[in-house]
Amino acid sequence: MRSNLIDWEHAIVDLFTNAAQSIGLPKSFGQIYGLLFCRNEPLAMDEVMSLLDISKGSASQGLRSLRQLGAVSSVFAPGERRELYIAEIRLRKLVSGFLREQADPHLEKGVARLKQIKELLKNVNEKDSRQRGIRRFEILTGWHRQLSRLLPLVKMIVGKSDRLCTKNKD
Amino acid sequence: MRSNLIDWEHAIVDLFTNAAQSIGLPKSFGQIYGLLFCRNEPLAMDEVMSLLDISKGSASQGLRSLRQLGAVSSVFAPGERRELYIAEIRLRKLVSGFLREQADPHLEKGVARLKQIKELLKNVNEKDSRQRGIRRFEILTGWHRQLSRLLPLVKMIVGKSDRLCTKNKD
DNA sequence: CATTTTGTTCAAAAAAACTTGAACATTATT
DNA sequence: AATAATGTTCAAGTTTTTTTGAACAAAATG
Repeated sequence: MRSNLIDWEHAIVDLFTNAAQSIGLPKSFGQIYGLLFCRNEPLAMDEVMSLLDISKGSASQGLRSLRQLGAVSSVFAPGERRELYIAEIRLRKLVSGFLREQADPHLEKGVARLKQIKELLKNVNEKDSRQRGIRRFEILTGWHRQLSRLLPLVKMIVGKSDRLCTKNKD
Repeated sequence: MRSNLIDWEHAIVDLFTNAAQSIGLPKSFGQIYGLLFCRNEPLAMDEVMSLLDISKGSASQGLRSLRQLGAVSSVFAPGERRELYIAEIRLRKLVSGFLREQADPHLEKGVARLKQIKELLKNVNEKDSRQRGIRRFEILTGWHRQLSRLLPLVKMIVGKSDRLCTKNKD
């Protein structure tokens, strides 16, 4: 497999490829983010395609989703028609974007599911089953509350020392 | 699809099926945990199999992994040759087990990867590339430190009010 | 010790997720 | 307006992951 990247860049792209997969994102997302992370200059989509040897479709969808996640943003360049992309390197932004797009929706859906379970329990006449169901419902409700509180806290904690580590103005 | 479960149990199994998939675990793990979560009495493997209509292989591997994660434990019952399983319902245990098995190993691997990148950077002579690489290495190191601090904190935070929500002795 | 019960393993089948590339849309350039 | 440059979409192909079930091991029972 011929590579268009320097050794250390390749190692970093690899690192992000793995990281992406371990948090449930496609491999190509990690590659793209990793490449942009390595570079000082913004890259256009076709540069991403050829540097990583990935298809147009992957590059397009990857860049879009990464932008959606707040992991990548596009920048303007005078006299340049193509969109140019750079990686977001503030960990806080990455984490909060990820949580916003991946975790928050699940908590939302959780509310609906709990409501549905509550409804189903109304139609249960058998005493034992009913009591058991209500108990489970209470547990799930408690978990939901705890997790709802946890997420904002995580966002804050990661943010706290962010500027010390990345030396970026905000 | 005929079901062996009551409506509300089915809804809860569904909920865990989704939850499992959203954290990158197989669907069957969610089903199994969900079923045990619903029941007061411990269940044997063949009961899990027939109640959920899943194969022997899935049941066996699912129960093993769930035990590994600390999400399920086996209990003794007098005059019973089979192993019987129950669900762990303390959120703290679930979260910390998950982090221990899934997140911690990645942080470990991260150390190795960073070391490798550092090595690669030693062989870079071109000044610009070298400087750029070093900068990226520093950022990654910072992230790694922050994430390493975050995980134990999450475990603590979730644990704090656990007993209030589940009313379980510890 | 043969038999039954219980549980594991793993190769092959099935399902799910990801990637590709050609067709299409859109906007700039000549 | 025709052509070229840029980007999106999505059906089909590829890869990866999960599930299945039959063969195998281990331990209890008669």
